[in-house]
Amino acid sequence: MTASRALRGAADVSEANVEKVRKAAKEIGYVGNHLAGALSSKRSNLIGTVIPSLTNIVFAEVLSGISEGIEGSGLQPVFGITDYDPEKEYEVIRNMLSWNPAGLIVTGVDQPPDTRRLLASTDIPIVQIMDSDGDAVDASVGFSHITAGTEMAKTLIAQGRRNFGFIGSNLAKDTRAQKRFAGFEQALTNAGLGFVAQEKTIAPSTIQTGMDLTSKILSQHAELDCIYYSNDDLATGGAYHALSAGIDVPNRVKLVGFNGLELTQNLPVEVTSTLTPRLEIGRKAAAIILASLAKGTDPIDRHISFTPKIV
Amino acid sequence: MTASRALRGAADVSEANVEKVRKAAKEIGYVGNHLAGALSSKRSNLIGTVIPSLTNIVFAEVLSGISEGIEGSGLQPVFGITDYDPEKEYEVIRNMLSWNPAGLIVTGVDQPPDTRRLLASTDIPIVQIMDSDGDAVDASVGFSHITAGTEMAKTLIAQGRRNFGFIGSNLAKDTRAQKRFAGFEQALTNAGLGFVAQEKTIAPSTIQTGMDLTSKILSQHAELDCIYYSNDDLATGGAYHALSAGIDVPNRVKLVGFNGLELTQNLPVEVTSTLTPRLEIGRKAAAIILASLAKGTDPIDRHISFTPKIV
DNA sequence: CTGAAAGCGCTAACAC
DNA sequence: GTGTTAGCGCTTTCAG
Repeated sequence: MTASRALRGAADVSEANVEKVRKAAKEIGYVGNHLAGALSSKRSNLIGTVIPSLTNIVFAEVLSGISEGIEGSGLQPVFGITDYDPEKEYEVIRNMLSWNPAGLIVTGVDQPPDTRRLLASTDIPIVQIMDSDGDAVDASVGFSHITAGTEMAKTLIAQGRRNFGFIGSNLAKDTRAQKRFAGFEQALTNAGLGFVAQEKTIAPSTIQTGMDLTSKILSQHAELDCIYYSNDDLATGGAYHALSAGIDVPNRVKLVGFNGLELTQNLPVEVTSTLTPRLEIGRKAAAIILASLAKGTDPIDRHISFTPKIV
Repeated sequence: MTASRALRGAADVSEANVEKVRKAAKEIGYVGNHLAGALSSKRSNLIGTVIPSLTNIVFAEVLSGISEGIEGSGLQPVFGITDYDPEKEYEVIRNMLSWNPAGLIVTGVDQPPDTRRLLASTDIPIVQIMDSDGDAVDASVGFSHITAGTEMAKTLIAQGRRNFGFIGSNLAKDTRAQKRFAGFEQALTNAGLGFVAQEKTIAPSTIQTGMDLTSKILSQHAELDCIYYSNDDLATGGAYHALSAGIDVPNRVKLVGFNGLELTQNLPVEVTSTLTPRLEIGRKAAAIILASLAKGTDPIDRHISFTPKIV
C-alpha cells in the first residue's frame, strides 16, 4: 500500500519512503497496471471520442483540440471512427463504454433512439459536439448548421447573387451537411429564390470531386453567379477549376464553401466560407469533461453554441 | 460462466442458453466490463498509436489506415500525441503500456535509449512506422527519408536544375524532415552543387508560412530555379504565392514538396512531390499487429519499406 | 455442456 | 505514516 500510494503521489507517505519506492520502481522498470487500478477504483483515465471520419482534416483538428484540452490531466484519449454509419457508431460507443471511460465525446446530436438510450444510461459526462441543432443527452459544444446555411444564403442574396448552384457530397449520411443545405435552401425560398442547379454525389469530399462537379455544373448552367458547396474541400476544387479555366472568381461566379480551412482562405482567388471553431470545440469539450470530473469546481456552461463567422 | 461464454460467442454453450443469455442481456441493457475482462485474461483489445501531431493531415491519414486495418477485429485504437517532443513520447508510451495493449504503433525509429528500452521490455508487438532509416525495436513499416531526399535531388539535377533553394519548418524536432534534407543536400554535394539559399523556421508547416517564405526567398534570390520544401503544405503555399505573383512555375522556378497530398497534386500549377503511402502504412502496421496476435497464421513480413514515387 | 474455485493487480476502507 | 483485508467483474482451470 505504501508503494501504491507513493507512486500515485498520494499524501501521507514519508519523504524517505517515496524516494525509496521511486528508486526501486525505476530499477526494476516497473510499469503500473491501469487495468487493475481502474477496475478497483471504478475510475479510468480514458476519454472516448467518436468521430465519423479522419481523412477529413476537420475532425483531425477536433481530436487535436481534445488532446490539447486534456494535456496534463493524465487522461488518455481513445477514438473510434464511424464512417457516418449509425450502426458502427452504436457499436463503437458500446465498446467504449465497456472500458468505463471517464467521459465520452460524440459527434453530432442525431443519434438513433437506441444509441441515445445507451448514452443516457451511463452517468459519465457525455459531450456531443459539432452540432447545436437538436437536444443533447448531457452536454454539448457546437454551432447551428441550419443557421450557418441560412446566414450564408442571406449574405449572398444581400450581395446581389441570384442564380445559385449547389454542389454537395456524402449528403445521404452527413446530417450536418444536410442541415446546412436545408438552412440555405430555406433562406432562398424565403427570398423567392431557389437553386438553379444541383449536383449531389455520394462520392467523398475531395478536391478532385469539387473540380469535376464545378466543371460540369458551369458548362450546363452558364447563368450561375454563385455556387454553394457542402464544404471547403469541394469549394477548393472549384477554385482550382476556375484558376485553370480562367473563370473570373468572384465576379462572374462566387464560390462558397464551409469550414474556413487555411488552404481555402489563402487561395489566390476569393472563396467565401463559414469559419468553424474546430480546435476550440475540441478544447471546450475536453474542458467540460474535466470540469465534470473535478467536483467542487465552479460549474461551467455545459451547452456551448458558437456563432461561426463568415470569412 | 455460461453467460460469460455465451456473450463472448465461445463454443460449447447450448443454442437454447445462448438465446436466453442474449435476450436477458438486451433486456437489462447489460454492458460488459472490458477492464475486468482484460485484467483477468491478461489480454486487452486496445491498440496504442503514438503520433507527433494531428493537425498534419498525413498522420490523420495514418490513423485512418490503422482504423481501417483493424476493422472487424474488435480492436480499439488509443492514441497519443507527442508534439515531436521525446519526453512526451516517453510518457505517452509508458501510459499506454499501463493499459496492457495488444500492440503498439509508434512513429519513427529515433527514440532515445530510455524509450527504446521501454519498448523493448514488453513482449507485445511494436510497429515503428513512417521511417526505415534506422533499427526498429520489433517490426517496422515505412520508407527511407534519406533516399527520398536523395532521389528527388538526383531527379531535379537530371532535369537541369542548378540553383536550389530550401524552405523548411519544424526542422529542429522533425527528424524525418531532417533526413530528407540531409539526403537531398548530400546528392547536391555529390553533384558539385549546394543550396543557394535556405529558409528554415521553427514555425509550423502551414500554407501561410510557405507563401511568406517563398516570397522572401525569391525576392532575395532571383536566380533560384528550384525550391525544395520540407513538405507539401509549404510547397502549396509556394504555389499560391506563384499564382498571385504571376511567377512562371515550373519554367522559371520549380516547386518541390513532399507527401503528394491531393490538394497539392491537383493544383493548377505543377508541384513536384514524393507520394508517400500514408493510408497503406497504417493498414500494414495494423495487419502486422493482427498477424502477431493470431498465432498459427502464416508469418508475414515484419519489416516493410516502401519506395515512394515521385509525382 | 455447465458450474465452482481461484485469482488477475490494483485501491478503498479501516485499523493501528 | 503504514499495513491488513476485502473486493472490483471478469476469465482460466478443472471437475462433473
